[in-house]
Amino acid sequence: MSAADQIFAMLKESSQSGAPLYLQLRKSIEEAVNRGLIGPGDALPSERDIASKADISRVTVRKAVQDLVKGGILVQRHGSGTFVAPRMERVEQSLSRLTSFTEDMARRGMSVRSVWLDRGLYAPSPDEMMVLGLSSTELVARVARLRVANDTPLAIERAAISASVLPDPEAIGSSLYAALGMTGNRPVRAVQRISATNLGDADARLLEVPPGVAGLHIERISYLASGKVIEFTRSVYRGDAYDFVAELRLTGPGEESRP
Amino acid sequence: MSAADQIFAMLKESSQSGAPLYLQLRKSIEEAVNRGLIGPGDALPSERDIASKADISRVTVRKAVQDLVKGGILVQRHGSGTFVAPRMERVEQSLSRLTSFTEDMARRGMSVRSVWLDRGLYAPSPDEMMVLGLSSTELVARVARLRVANDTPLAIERAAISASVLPDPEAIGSSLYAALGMTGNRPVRAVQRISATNLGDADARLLEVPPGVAGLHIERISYLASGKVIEFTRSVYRGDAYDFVAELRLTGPGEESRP
DNA sequence: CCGCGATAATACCAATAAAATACCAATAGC
DNA sequence: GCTATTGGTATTTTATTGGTATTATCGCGG
Repeated sequence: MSAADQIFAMLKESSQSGAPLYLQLRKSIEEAVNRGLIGPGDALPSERDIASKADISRVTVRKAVQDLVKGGILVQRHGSGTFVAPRMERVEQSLSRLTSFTEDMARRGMSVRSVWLDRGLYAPSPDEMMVLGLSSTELVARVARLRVANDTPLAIERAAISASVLPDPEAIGSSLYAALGMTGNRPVRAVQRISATNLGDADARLLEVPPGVAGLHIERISYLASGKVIEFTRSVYRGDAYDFVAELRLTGPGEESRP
Repeated sequence: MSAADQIFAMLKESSQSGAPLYLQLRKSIEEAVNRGLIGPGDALPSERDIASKADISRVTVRKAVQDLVKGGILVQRHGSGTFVAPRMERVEQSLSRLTSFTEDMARRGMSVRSVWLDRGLYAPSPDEMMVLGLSSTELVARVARLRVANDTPLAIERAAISASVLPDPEAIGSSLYAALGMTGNRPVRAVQRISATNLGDADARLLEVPPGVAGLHIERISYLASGKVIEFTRSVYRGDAYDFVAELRLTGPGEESRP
């Protein structure tokens, strides 16, 4: 059943309510978008299609669609069609600029230092093999450090890099990215996932909070220009002490060539 | 049976679907590559061959092929032919398409719906007065809803809007932003803060998890083009069920170290 | 009663995309 | 080099899409 059909089904269901036709239709479309039956970038059936299938005049359809265009949830292109507008959530991803830890701390006038927890070569875990594309005979370099601001521990950062790229973890200075860049392996893109977890005993002790307290769990995968995965980092932040700030911006209709 | 013939077979099968010819053809070629019928480095039949065998114009064939070239799946060499791109180039393509939460849910066939928890006018809290710039004699419209995916509660969303902008919260359809936009108060920018908290009793009960479990706490302030604050939303997501995904672009050499 | 707005229908205009035709330019093979 | 074959491009036609002006109808209040 196509998304378009679902709209019509919804329309018929909500029918005979006495309300103006264009309001019924507007609500049906609105819900279809809201439930994700038709996602951002997807095309609506043409005004004429909707009109004939719903057996109402095209101008009435148009009135409903126009309202939603004014409301910003639909976008129309003359000669082309009507499309679902990009959502806030969608724009978040592409345009968000997460302020970095050090930037943020510096702005607050806090001193930042790191304490090494671990630097060495290990046999890779299944996770690491998957993400970094390693075989079980290769080694992985693990780098773990505790981030401390104003003598308060704020985060634990654990990075995994293929040993072929970083054969000597001990040689890293203060910046992992500088070390990678010097061997010509500078990441140009990264994908981050943020979730929340209750801190385990070990991590809680390091961050000097009681076990079970909420923490931000962040996984980041960095890519080279070639598309190869270069680094895999898992960090845990104290939820009470750190805020991630993101600025979002809404833009015009995006280019979606592929359904 | 040659690889080329398989494409044509696939094309005929998928025919009469009403979709534009070049889309049908593009899909057929894409599938042939994905199934490995034609591997990296292999040559496609010439545009003219495809055109005559499929009995469509060469320009239409070209349109389909061009799209795949832009997508990095095919490579063309003038005077030589069209070839399937080496795999490395294609990895990035698939990875650069991040799926948002709602998109993800929709793709997995999950239904996303909302349950209203509250819609009404109230005397503003100190927080709300500060952020929205209200005086103590003005009212604030509060809109709260529970977001549910596949009968699993995922988030609680509480929005506060000045009553002068949204005098009748009951009249909101399924989308708050559409309601705001239709009155000419469409937000164009937003700032978000993400942190982690342990869920309180009330929120935990709504989200159907034990109290004290970690949750993502997101505060968002939306601005009009004029710079005026239009909306203030506080949301709590189940930490175990929601991932906030962000793509970062790392630019310029010698960037500062990141969190 | 009349006027006015909201609702809805009809008919026509304008922009765009889809597809076809004809011709140009680079490459491979001899 | 020449030539057949390949991709590259410009131009045009047609169908489909949204955009708009005009008119008819209903309901309600002056």
